[in-house]
Amino acid sequence: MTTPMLTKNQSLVFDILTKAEAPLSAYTILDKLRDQGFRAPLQVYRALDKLLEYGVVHRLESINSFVACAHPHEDCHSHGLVAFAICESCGQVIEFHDDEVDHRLMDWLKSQKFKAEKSTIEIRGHCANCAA
Amino acid sequence: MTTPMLTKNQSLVFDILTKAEAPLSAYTILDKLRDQGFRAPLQVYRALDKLLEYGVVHRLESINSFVACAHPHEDCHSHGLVAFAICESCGQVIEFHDDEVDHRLMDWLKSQKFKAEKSTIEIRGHCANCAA
DNA sequence: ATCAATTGCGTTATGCTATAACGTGTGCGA
DNA sequence: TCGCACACGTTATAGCATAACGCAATTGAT
Repeated sequence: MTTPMLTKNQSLVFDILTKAEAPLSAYTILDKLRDQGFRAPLQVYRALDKLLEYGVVHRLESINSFVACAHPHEDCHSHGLVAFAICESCGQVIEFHDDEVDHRLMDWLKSQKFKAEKSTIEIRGHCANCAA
Repeated sequence: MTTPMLTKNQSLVFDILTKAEAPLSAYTILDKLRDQGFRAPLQVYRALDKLLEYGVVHRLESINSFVACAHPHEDCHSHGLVAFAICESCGQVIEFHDDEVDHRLMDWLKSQKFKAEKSTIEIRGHCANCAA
């Protein structure tokens, strides 16, 4: 899928996320955009829905937060499963793709005749800088 | 870790989960236990915390729900990463362990000097029965 | 030109998920 | 018997997400 022109709200949300050094929750994004006229959570969630659909933003299920994709120029939907390492100290996120893991999981799903639609692979822990 | 004797509340919550055919949210569990005297979410969450700690229950981050471990007799903490396939139609969950995926992810984390603590691998889609 | 369908937007209200903070009771070892 | 750890109960609150309404702009077919 090619990413269409972003609307005003979508751009605002996307910019906040690309500038952030860590994942942001929807309500944090809302607070950061109050000066630009945002008043309600739905304004954020609607923009996020589209950005997720376009594959330029990821949702981190385990921390109810969102990050800009680390590979903004490609289509994230095309490189299969995405894994994230999330530092619980500094919040930094490392994004990661691996064909081997991909195939292995996909083969197993196939053996179960399970039709995969969305995937979540998230590892929480401490990054090199923050590890004790 | 060997699982200690469960308290009354922990047993009630665990029983509900083992009898359920699909993952349950904390509030659904609460509703099912009102007749046994449960009144507040914390009663459920506190029991769940312990059950998670003992490794007899898993939390499914992507759907904010909980399931009894499919391998009740072993210690789930000991067989490394756990993956789940979650059917979005019937709610059924298939639990899955794979050393290959394990090693691959762990090697990558090691290469990043990332200390993993908790992991989440969840695939949403449709099971063999529910697939169109 | 006009009508219908689609899409984005704004607002209010609500529902679902999770935890803080306080106090009670019980058992157990120093 | 004192102190500590732990489970428990309750009230209140915080944090995350969506339902339902209505308006405006765009597009595209008739």
